[in-house]
Amino acid sequence: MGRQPCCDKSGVKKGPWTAEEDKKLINFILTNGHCCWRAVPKLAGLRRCGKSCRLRWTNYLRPDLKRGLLSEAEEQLVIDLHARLGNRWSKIAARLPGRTDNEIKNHWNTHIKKKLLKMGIDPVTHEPLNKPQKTPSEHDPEASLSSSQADPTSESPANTHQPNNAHADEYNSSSSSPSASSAENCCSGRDESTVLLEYICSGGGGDDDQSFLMDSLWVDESQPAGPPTFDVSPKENPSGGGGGDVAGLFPSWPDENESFSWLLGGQDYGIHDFDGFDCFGDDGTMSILDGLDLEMTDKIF
DNA sequence: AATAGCAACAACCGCCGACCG
DNA sequence: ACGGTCGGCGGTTGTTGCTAT
Repeated sequence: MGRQPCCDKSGVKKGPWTAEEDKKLINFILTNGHCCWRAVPKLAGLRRCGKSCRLRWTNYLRPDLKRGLLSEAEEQLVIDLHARLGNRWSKIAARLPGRTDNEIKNHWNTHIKKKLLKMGIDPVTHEPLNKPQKTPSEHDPEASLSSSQADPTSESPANTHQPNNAHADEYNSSSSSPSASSAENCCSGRDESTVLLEYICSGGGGDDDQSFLMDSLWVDESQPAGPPTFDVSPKENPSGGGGGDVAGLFPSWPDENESFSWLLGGQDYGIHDFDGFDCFGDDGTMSILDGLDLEMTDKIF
């Protein structure tokens, strides 16, 4: 009856991922790519649902993820985007390099929502709370979005700092996806988003800076604003026995010390899981992982 | 020191749309 | 045109860690 379950529930493990499982998934995807997620757990030797593997990869294991709390600027951007898009977390996430929809959604629910309420702003409508209540349909972010699309000049609190209405169409037609992968996108995306990200992280604040930030995100849709991407398509196994240069599969970070910090990336293993590997700088990034290969990842985990 | 309550976040679930045969 | 499969999305729940009592 109805839909076929995404996987055979029997014998499928649920709950938090272990370091061992992560290792298997990373190794598998880096060496084989993910032809189809349903097949991944079987081929990778995981007792997990394919969907669960995809989620784990896209939300936590992807090398291009940025971890840690959202900066003020990022948070402001999320608020602004939410005012336009509503709960379209994936669309919002596409505008924040290295952030996932799940992460932003969680941050919204736990931090930003409260912050806005505290400021007397309705997190749904983005209007002052003391305003007369509107009907549910008027609260519909979808409706507000489409109305602003239909009439880019329409004034609403949500649009008060829209940087340039001329970008609305680009914005709406944006198809940039964190998972889109091509070598070209990888590099260009990296350059654009990194400059922006570095700006954000450098603490660029103030209204002018904020508008700069927004402008930066709106312009030049031909250069996807999404996170740096990487090619996880199946690679020929160079040696037939592993040991390929996995680092080559990753975006080319300018600072190689930075390259594998994602492995730390806020994972729950705890620092104790890395006992014996005195390879972290003061900033918590790994420093001895040059030329990381699969054998090395075995050691890491 | 114990524990209850809360906050934060990771993960799951079900639905939907795109795609393909 | 239709049905099946798959990936993606958003909402919700479960778990863990922290803080207050």
